[in-house]
Amino acid sequence: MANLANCIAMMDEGIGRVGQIIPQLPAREALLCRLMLMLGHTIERELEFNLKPHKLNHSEFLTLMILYSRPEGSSTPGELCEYTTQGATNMTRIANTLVKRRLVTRVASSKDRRRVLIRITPAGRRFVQKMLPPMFPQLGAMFANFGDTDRRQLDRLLRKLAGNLDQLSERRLA
Amino acid sequence: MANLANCIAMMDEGIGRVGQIIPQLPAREALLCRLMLMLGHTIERELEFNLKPHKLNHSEFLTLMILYSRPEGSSTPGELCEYTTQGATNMTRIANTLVKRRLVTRVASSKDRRRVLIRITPAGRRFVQKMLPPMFPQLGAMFANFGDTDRRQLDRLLRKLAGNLDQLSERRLA
DNA sequence: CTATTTTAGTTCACTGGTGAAATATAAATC
DNA sequence: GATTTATATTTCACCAGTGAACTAAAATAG
Repeated sequence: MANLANCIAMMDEGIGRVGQIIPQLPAREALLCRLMLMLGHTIERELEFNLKPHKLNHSEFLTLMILYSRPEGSSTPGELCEYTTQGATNMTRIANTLVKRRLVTRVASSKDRRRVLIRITPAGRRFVQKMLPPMFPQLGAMFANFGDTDRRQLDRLLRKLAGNLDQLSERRLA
Repeated sequence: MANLANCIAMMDEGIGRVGQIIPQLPAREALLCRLMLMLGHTIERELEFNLKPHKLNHSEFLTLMILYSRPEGSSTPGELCEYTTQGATNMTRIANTLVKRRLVTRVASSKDRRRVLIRITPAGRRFVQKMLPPMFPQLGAMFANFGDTDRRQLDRLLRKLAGNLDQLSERRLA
């Protein structure tokens, strides 16, 4: 039940009907926007499902992966907040739980003692290397029937959309 | 700070480096997947920002919109759960708050007394009609530089991806 | 230099969302 | 017709994420 196909069909109809009542509605845009939200939501669920056996949630995983991907293997809470789009409050908790599991360490920076350095441990690296590969097949399946052109197109369109969203938020702050 | 462009640049590099350490990584797919997650997250934030003045959150808004889009203006908690991909628990709370604001009513079904009928009120309809139009310009701006072909392509690719995700979750249940 | 402002991080209180158990009704089976 | 099974919703206890206030250290201005 409740597969995406059904949800999308229902949404198509729903937006159609709303457009009848409120003709100024930009129906095509609303549809694309809702599709993005719906798929984002679903992918997040799928990911969290894969993370559950490892007792990680999405933001903890993302934080750990950023550290793993760094040549130095370290970062600060502030920087991690930016790249994970998390609040500082939450990053404190994420760091707490990762530290408790010995996947990262947290030490005060000696140069700027306001700052804290979060660094992935060797155990953290091993953990990532072990948990990552089993997720590859699913990742592949997500885009199984996407040809090279499809992939390039989707990549291009998503980056274009990202540009527009950046403009939107800049305009909002100005 | 922390605009999407920077996040994406950082992600491109990060996935590149992880791919060097773990060559089996399907880098292109991982990138598309993360792009979807990132954009979904950003769009959700943008939406919630627009909803805040009306004291609604995303799931309350979505629930109300589904009711609004129905010819009968009504549904049941179970059905709303399916289409909003929310748990039943949360739908109870959503209904509670919408009822408290007199935007919907909640009455026991006479046919099947386990069921509950949730129906949008005239005030709820007026509320939607008033709050919706101010969001149209932003919605337009999101896809401002998307030509007709771009829109069609994005629509097609997202629906294709949805099909794959449905297969994935079906396979998981089987 | 010292006083003020800015920056980095944490703590606290709250909102939003979830899984497991409870409740109530309907449908199926014996 | 009684009993089991399935379905719909709610309640409860907990996890995840946020805004506001707080603490400490740098940077800057007077």
